[in-house]
Amino acid sequence: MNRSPRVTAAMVAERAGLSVATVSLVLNSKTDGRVSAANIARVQTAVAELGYVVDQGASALARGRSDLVILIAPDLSNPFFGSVIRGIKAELGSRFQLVLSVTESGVQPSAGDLRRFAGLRPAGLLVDAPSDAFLADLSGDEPLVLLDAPGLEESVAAVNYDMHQAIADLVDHLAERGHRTIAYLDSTTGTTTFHLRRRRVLDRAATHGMTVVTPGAARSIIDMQAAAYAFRDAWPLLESSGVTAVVCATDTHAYGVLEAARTLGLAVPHSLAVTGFDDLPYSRVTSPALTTVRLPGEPLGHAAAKRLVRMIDETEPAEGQPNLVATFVARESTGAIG
Amino acid sequence: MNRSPRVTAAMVAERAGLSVATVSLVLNSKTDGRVSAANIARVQTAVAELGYVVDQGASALARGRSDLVILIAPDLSNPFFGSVIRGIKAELGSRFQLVLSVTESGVQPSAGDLRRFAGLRPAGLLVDAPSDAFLADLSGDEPLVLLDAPGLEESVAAVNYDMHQAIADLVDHLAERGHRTIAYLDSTTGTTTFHLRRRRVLDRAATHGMTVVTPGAARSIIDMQAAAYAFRDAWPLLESSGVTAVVCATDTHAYGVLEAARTLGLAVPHSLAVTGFDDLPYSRVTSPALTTVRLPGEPLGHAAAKRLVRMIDETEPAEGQPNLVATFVARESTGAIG
DNA sequence: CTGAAAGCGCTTACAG
DNA sequence: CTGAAAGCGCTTACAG
Repeated sequence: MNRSPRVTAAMVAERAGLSVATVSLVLNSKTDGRVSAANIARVQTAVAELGYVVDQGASALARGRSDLVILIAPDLSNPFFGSVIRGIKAELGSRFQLVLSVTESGVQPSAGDLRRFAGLRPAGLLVDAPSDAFLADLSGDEPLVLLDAPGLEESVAAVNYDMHQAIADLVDHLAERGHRTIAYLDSTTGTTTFHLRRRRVLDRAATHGMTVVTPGAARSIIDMQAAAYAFRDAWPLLESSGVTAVVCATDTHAYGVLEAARTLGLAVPHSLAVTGFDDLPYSRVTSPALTTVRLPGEPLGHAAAKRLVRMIDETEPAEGQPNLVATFVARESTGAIG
Repeated sequence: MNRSPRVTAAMVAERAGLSVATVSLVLNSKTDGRVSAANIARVQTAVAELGYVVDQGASALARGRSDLVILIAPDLSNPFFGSVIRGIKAELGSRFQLVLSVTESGVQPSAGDLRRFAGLRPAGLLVDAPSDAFLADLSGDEPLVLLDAPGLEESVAAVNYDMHQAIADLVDHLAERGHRTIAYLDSTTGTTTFHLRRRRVLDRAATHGMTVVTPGAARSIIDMQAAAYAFRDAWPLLESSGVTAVVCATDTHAYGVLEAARTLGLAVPHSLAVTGFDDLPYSRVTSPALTTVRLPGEPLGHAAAKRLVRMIDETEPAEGQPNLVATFVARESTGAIG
């Protein structure tokens, strides 16, 4: 609007003919039996007229905590987070301000980033798919909820997916279609959720007597291009091992495989079946449409935020809620009808 | 780590046997000719030993500004922003902390969100593809740079794309392939960049004597599902008008059209050609691969952040840099060789 | 119901 | 080169 001096609570107070204490009370809705209706209105008018905005830094300083909730995720521009964030925001409402920490795809924030966030005195932290190392860095004492961090539920509050059945369905589906030797394209994020996905696929494949090839080269960050390169480089080995299907740690990895397969002249699904995890919207329009495990993002965000708010309010009950259920989705990339 | 009382600069000072003033100087690298080498080391040791983190709120309060740079975009989970953000971070370095404002896909932040951000006393604001209404709400006096906001360069610093040639190429490409009647699927974001895209397409089509059908129904937010519905609903009208190609405002819209076309039993590109804008990585693996206009994200982020930092430092030269060039990319969705 | 005042943890002239 | 002190703009007991 203008370069006029910043408007402060003192200016609002003066205009309303009241004290800054009263202004603060009104702005924080702590007026019950403490501020008269007439004065509440007076403050509100002055606030509107002056376009007053409370200084978050000063507020956090006085209060000891800001109203920031920080979401840390290794892959924020993954559209999966669109839904997660929607769930979080719906739950957080206007009481907290959601802010995202940004890192390269598939890279965990550095300890330096974390210090900085700690300096913001956040009301709470939401961390998606953390690695063990990352969690060790996370030394703050603010309320913390992990998303999709299986295996860490004992030490930290977490909201996870139950992927047991979905992964069994996925592997069974491949077995039924005659695949005897499959590859697993892993994510390099070092995240427990990826350890679990891989573990479960291997275990289920074993029950069918299938061979799972997992060469060191067959892994990448969560990025199409990187996954495409990783797959292309690993393909000679995979091919000579007799691999006829690739299970990928995420849909994004699978897209990379689809692209590489095209380059290599491999027909999907006839020469190679491909599957992912996530069920991003794009998976319905890839060539061919992608068989995957659907991880519902919005409920995850919802549940995590709800749990976090409870912790902030210290009304957290003893146990958390049950895991969210992942589901298997068969499409053309494994020869299913699209 | 522990629930011990927060460590403050005073504690660091005590441990180092120095004053808080000196501690502050060291932490802000303002030691030149002001702090002895020995004392710098002393402070650094104490900081490390105590795990001290400066309180951003207090710092911002004392300084009048935080070191937060806020990126506001209507569609953050669009993978396009992965690259934009990479460019921004590279340019911002460790001096500023990048933070993202989150909104629903295609929805501009509310005035309320903005007030809250203003309360954070950001060092600067980066706003992607704003609507006019949104800009009017943006009343703060902090340095501001717009990304992809054609037509607003006169009043506000902006970094834009030059899409002139790319759009001409796109329309010419359709004309060469015999399309005489095409549809335009717009975004409802109310953003100047979308006005421009549409305008340019219409103008170029006119030079070929092509008809462009733009029914009110043929628009949606930047979301596959929403675009699919919008297209499906508009199709009867488009079909009866003789439309053989759809130009979409974004790749995401185009994916929705691909999905709807599949549902409607329309073969792409034989019965319907489809194009987008962005050239997201997914566009290489859609069915069929998508003809589009490539908007390079990383350079955009780079240029915008660079400009913002100059403004913050008040070293901004009179003129901005030239626009970034968008390029046309022909693929199978318009019958080009993929 | 209301306000004066202390205190949150920094940064920055300022005096030495 | 160093430190004491003012001040940033809030919130919250506390006294009335």
